[in-house]
Parts: sequence; C-alpha cells; structure tokens
Amino acid sequence: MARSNRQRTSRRAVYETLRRKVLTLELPPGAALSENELAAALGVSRTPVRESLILLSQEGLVQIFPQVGSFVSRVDPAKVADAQFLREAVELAALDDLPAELDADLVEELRRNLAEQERPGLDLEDFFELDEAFHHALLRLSGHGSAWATVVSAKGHLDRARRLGLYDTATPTGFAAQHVEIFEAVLGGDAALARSAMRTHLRAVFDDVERVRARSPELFAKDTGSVPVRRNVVVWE
Amino acid sequence: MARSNRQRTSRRAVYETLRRKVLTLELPPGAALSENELAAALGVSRTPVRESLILLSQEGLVQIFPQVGSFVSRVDPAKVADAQFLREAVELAALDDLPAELDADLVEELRRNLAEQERPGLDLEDFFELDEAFHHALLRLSGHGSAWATVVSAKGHLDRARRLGLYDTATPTGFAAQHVEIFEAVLGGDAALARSAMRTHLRAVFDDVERVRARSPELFAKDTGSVPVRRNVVVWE
DNA sequence: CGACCGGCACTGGTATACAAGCACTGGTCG
DNA sequence: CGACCAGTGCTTGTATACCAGTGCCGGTCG
Repeated sequence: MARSNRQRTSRRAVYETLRRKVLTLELPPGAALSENELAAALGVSRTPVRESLILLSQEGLVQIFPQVGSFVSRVDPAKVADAQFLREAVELAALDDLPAELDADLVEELRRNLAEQERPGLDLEDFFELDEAFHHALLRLSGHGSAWATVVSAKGHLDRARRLGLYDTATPTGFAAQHVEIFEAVLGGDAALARSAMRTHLRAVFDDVERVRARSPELFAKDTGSVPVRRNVVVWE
Repeated sequence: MARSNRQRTSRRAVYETLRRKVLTLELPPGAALSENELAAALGVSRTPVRESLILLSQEGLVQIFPQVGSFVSRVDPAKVADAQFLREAVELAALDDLPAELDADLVEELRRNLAEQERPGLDLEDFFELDEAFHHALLRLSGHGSAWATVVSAKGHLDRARRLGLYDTATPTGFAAQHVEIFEAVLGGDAALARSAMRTHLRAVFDDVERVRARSPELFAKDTGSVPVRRNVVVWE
C-alpha cells in the first residue's frame, strides 16, 4: 500500500545534481546556465533541465531572465542575512521547546556525530554533512524536525556563503567545539545557556561571511536588479 | 537599465491563479488536478500548467503521483503545526529586533491597517489581506521584511487551515483586537508584552484549526502516504 | 460464483518542434 | 566619425507528439 515516495525521475536527478553543484560552488555565482548545454551535458532533454532551473529559481539559487538566460545567482548579503535571521529564529525557538525527557536515540546520534566532527583530517565536505545532520537532529529533538526542510530551502544562500567562509578559514574545528558546547548545555537542561551558545555559534558563522565578502567581492551581488551579461565566447575546438 | 521584473509569462499567470484557487478552497483539498483539463480550461498548453503544478508541489499545496495524477493536498496537521512553529519563531524573533526608533511611515501604515480591520461589514477575503499586510509590516518594522517571503511559502497549509477556521467561526473581530494589542505594545516599546500578545494571538489562530478538524475531518490527511483515488466520472454533455 | 487476466483509457514524464524576444555585429547612411 | 538599423545567432517560452506506468473494467476460465 505504501507508495515509493522516492521517484527515480530524471527531473529529480537533474535537480539534485544542479543544486549540489551550485552549493558546492562547482557552478560559481554568476555562471551562465544554458538549458541546451545542460541538457546535452546531462544526457537528457531540455524539459527536466528547465523544470529543475525553475525550482532552483524559486529557491533563489538561480535567476532566470526571460529570453536572455539563466544564471547562478550571486550571493546577496541581504538574503544571507535573512536566511541567518530565519535560521536563528527557528533553532533558538526549538531550544525553548525541548521536552523534559530527551529522546535517547537522538542523543546517541548527536554524540556520535560530535565524535565524528573531532576526527582529525576531516574533509570539509564531510564536515558540512555532519554539521547539517547535527542541526537537524537538534531540531528533531524538540519535535520540530520537519520544519528543517523549510530552513534548508531558505538557507541556500547562507550555505554558499558558509562554504566560502570555511574554504577560507579552513579551520572548522572552532565550530565543532561550539557544537559540543551547545550539546552539553542541552543535555544539562540549561535552556538559557544552550540558547546563548547557539546564538554565538550562528553569529560566528555569519561573521565569516562578511570576512569573505571583503576578500572576494565579485561573488556578491551589488544591485539586486542585476545585470544580465551574455557571454559571447566562441570556442574553437 | 532596470529590467521589468514582472514578467507577463503565462506560467506566472497560471501559477497565481491555481495558488489562489487552492488557498481560497475554491479547489478543495483532495481535488484532482488533471494537467490536460487545466490546460484546456485555462486556454494554454500543458507546459505552463505542468510547471505551475511542480512549483505548487514544492510548496506542499499539491501532491503529484507520477503516472497516477495530481491532487490538491489535504491539510496535514503535522505540516500545519510546522508552519505555525516556524511562523511563531520568526515573528517573535522579529519583535526582539525592533529598533529604538520605529519607522514613522510603517507605523502610520499599521495604524491605517488596524483602522480598516475594525470597519463593520468587512469581507473575510479583505480581512485576510489586511491580516497578511499587518504581519508583513510588523516584520518590516524590525528590518527583516524580506524573510516574509519564506514564511509565506511555508505557511500555505496554515493559511488554508486558518481560512477554514475563519469561515467556521465567522468572527475575525477577536483577531483584530489582538492585533491592536500587539501594535500598542510595540509602540510602547514593551517587547515582553508584545511577545506574549503575539504568542497568544498566533496560538489562538492555531487552536481554530483543531476546532475545524473535529468538524470537517475529510479535509485533513490521515496517512501521509495518502491514497490516490482516480475519479471515474463520465460526463454526458 | 469468484479469481484471474488482458485490453483500455487516462495519467504524468520526456523529447522535440516552433515561436518570440533580446543583444551583439557589421554594415550603411547622415 | 557617429547614429542608426536590419541581420543573425543565441536565449527562454510555449505547444505538441510520443512514451511508460497504473488503475479500472469486463470477459473468461476454473
């Protein structure tokens, strides 16, 4: 009776591929996304590519200029700030809703996650995955895990900025320590301490963005209206 | 230089039409949405209809079962609760971020809005519009107005539920009074009072949902997996 | 009578063809 | 020399054709 929710449609595959490439900066901000090129490169027709771009555009990761072109959106500081605000609001509110009796399985999962974060020689991509899982689990602990999906789709801009920040500093160990601090406050039932630790943590992430912005301004949007520039590069092969 | 951001594409028109019809319950939860029928009814091809359905599906307002059909999603209490939680988190956090000096124009706008809410014989649709504008303006007052877009797209389920609630009670005057209470606390600079008033208000909205649920359970989802039922109605014309 | 099973009608998924619009280019004309 | 203006090649937008999958229905067979 249970329907397999995971559809193996090529649209989903294309969407996930593109989203990953945008978030990992493999497709850098400002890059042109031609439906035809992508379709050819991915071995599908324009339709799934187009539909994926529309989805990404709704998330704010891609900008579509009708009859002109689609581009990976530049990191808009205002949107980053919004995502930051939203995330902070949600995660702090979740800490207020923690039940008296914490779910043992989730606590164990968090503990393993934190141990993994301390592992020496950790890949940055792996750290990101762990970081995601940590915050998600924390949200589930308060019974609002499914709100995470909304946070995820809203924080695309923030993610790219964070990634820039981490590639820059290359020292996520400080963040791991903050995770531990939050976790222990939660375990100890000290909601106020947990809140303040979480706030400090999220603000630290946010500050990283500003640091990168000073260094790599070309990745950030200046005018929100943006200027569509058609690349006119002819490649001779 | 400024590009007209408002594109008059038929996709946008179709999307807005469908979204409105779903939110106003003109297309009730559980209704079947055939791409072909919609295309014919709206006088366009399947493509814009299909793309609109995909967008609505990402918002959670529509469920697409491949090779089976698309349906207006039923009101999922869990999702309503999530939207409620998210909204509460964001709006309360915004109240904490209010600047010392409030924007005079926005205050005036809020004042006019509230006056309008008190107008006797107010249409329910109008009240909803005012309610939206009120909360949005309140968010802008704290400088996080653009986060409203995320809240809007996430609270589709909540909106439908609220609408059911208001059609049911048919007495939005109580909500208007709560709006005034929040506004005056904000004006008085009493953040704590504003927070508690806002929380009371949002919880009251939420409670309405449960009341409706007891009365009209067919509009709510039971299993999240949902059961696709193909209507087999033959119409003789 | 009841279980089975194949045709059928309909679904959304994908591919493709055509239309409309923008931007650059290179020429002409004032 | 500079402004203008069709030409051209690209873009996305829309329409349409075809495909695979799924539930229903009715005939058939045990």
